[in-house]
Amino acid sequence: MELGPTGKAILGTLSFGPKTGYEIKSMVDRSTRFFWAASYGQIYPELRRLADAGLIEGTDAPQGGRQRKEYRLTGAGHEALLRWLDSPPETYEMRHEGMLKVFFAGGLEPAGQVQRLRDMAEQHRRKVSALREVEEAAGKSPDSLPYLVLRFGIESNEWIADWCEREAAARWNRVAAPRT
Amino acid sequence: MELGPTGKAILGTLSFGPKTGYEIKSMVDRSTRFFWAASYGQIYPELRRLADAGLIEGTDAPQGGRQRKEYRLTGAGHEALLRWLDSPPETYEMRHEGMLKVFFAGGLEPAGQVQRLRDMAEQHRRKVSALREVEEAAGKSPDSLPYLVLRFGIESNEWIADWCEREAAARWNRVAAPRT
DNA sequence: ATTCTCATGTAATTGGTTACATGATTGC
DNA sequence: GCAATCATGTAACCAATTACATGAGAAT
Repeated sequence: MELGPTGKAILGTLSFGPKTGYEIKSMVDRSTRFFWAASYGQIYPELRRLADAGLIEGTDAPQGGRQRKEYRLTGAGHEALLRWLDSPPETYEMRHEGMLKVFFAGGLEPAGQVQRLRDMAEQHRRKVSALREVEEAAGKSPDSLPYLVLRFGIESNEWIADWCEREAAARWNRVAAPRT
Repeated sequence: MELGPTGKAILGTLSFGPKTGYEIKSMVDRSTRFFWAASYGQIYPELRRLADAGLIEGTDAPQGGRQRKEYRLTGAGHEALLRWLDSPPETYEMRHEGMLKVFFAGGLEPAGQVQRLRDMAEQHRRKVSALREVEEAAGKSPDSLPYLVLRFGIESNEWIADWCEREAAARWNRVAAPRT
């Protein structure tokens, strides 16, 4: 069976233990979201498909009168996860509107061009803050891979923000300042 | 009129001069593709929509018996582009399967975990090579924004590759080597 | 002759978000 | 009593890729 994008995230998340669709969503939001998102509209239908394919198993586990279905990996699901993990990656895509604006910003005045770079810097700084909050809430665990990935998020966004600020300053000096 | 993702790329590309759908595609592939892609299946229908909305204008410009339609910005299109350019960015998304694998790689042996990091490094090194080829073909033009963005692609992918190699080495020393 | 590049377009499918509908439990 | 959180799910819509169908001109 071919694993779709959201299926990969679900199997991976369930490898940390049984979860409901709701819990999967909130775990994804707190961890992989900045490079691999998933919405309810993808998660619930995909849970059903994975269950039909025998990779996960759902059991009713209501709390009080509250409907609740917990899913866990089956043997086949665990194998599928390992097969996927143990192969080189394929997908790497980006949609970065800030960069696109910089690319086409030649029609703006120098101040506007520089502003687009600063916007980008700010956007990435905000991302750093958000990830740092996750870090504080979850605590630092130097050997864990999820923590490694979190650090990647923090450090890469920091690098990008620094880069944008550096280039904004350089551009301001070269292009705008000499005219004024 | 709300500008869709591909519409933004089209208007921007046309701001460098009139182009056919085919030319737009190949320009995007050589420039914004690494952070903003577009396929024929998006471009041609979008060209029609933009023309219907009066933002671009298409004129038949066949070469010999070869069908060919050249589009250029209208006044309204130019304004729409500036309006979009002159506002802070929204979209910033990633789909990074390599990172996702690292995140869930705890079930692999240490050698496998490290290998996933090295895979990522290699993937980003390849991206650097591809972008460097673009750089050589196009030449360096220090003041141009498209060139600035290209440098961003090269330098950021280099940073990521370095990061992955550094972390792969660190992890190998801490986790794997002590055991052997 | 054959392949490559230029050129336009559509159809099928996949992937994804957003908004909606519904309802129970918990904490203030 | 009310808001927040837990919980499941669907429908409408939007975005995008892939593959296909077609054909001319240029280069080898």
